[in-house]
Amino acid sequence: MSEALANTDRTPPERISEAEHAVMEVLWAKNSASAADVCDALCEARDWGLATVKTLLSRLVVKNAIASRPDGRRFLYSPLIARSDYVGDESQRFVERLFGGRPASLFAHLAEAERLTPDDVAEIEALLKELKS
Amino acid sequence: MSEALANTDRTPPERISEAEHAVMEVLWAKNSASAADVCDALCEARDWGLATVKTLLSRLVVKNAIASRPDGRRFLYSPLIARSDYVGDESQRFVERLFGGRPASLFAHLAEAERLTPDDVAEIEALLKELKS
DNA sequence: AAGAAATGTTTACAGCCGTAATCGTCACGT
DNA sequence: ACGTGACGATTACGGCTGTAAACATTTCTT
Repeated sequence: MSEALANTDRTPPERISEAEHAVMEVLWAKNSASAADVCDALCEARDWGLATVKTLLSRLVVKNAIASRPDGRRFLYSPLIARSDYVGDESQRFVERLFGGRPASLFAHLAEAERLTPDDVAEIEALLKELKS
Repeated sequence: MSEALANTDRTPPERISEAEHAVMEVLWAKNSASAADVCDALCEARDWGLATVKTLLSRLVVKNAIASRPDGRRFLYSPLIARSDYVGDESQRFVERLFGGRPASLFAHLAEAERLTPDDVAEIEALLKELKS
């Protein structure tokens, strides 16, 4: 699902900042939302004004990360890039930068720093088992 | 090892940028280096001039991430923060931001995106086994 | 001794980021 | 019909980043 028709005009996807990412999460969750909706979801927690949300939304539009379509007097915004793509790219960069591109090193670090709960360990074990099937 | 005497003056450690991080990696590797040394290690690959390295070094000094001590006519720079601390903090932030703080989710993603080589899998398995002993 | 080379320090400057305020417009209530 | 409010668009502005150039000083070289 969700291939064809996407990605015309493809300028290399510009980087999404931290604050912008918070907005993206809301859009990914709701699939489509107005500025006010996004503000409802974030303004309290991040201590933002509606104006800030609007700025971030327009920047995301310029960056071609979301689309805006008119709905009556306001606009509805929806993601143009899939969350899994975004997360994948970021993970890639992250592992690249800090662990020489070796996921195992990341794992080693987490283990050593005791950031893995027994639940995490169990879950990862399960994933590994599944991978080998 | 390496407690006491460190961390006087503790202003909350300012954030290190991407370019600065590259410099840190060199210092972590060499433990102590001059601007020219750092440039030797990076300027070609990143297409930087020596001036750029100097700027980054002074910013790192200001940020209290490295110390500079005179050595004849030049200065030698050395890390004030441990790589493992840095990596730990960054990992924390990253997993927090993109995976709701659940490392297992990160693995799930890497696995699903087929970013885990068989070697990675083997290595992680070995680490897991060790963890459980 | 004088010019060249090496070094740290200061200044620069455009672009991105966080965080808005202001402006122009259009719909809605009264 | 008019004021009020909701909305998007435009403008703002200081801080951080990437990427240096210019400057001052000291030391080698010839």
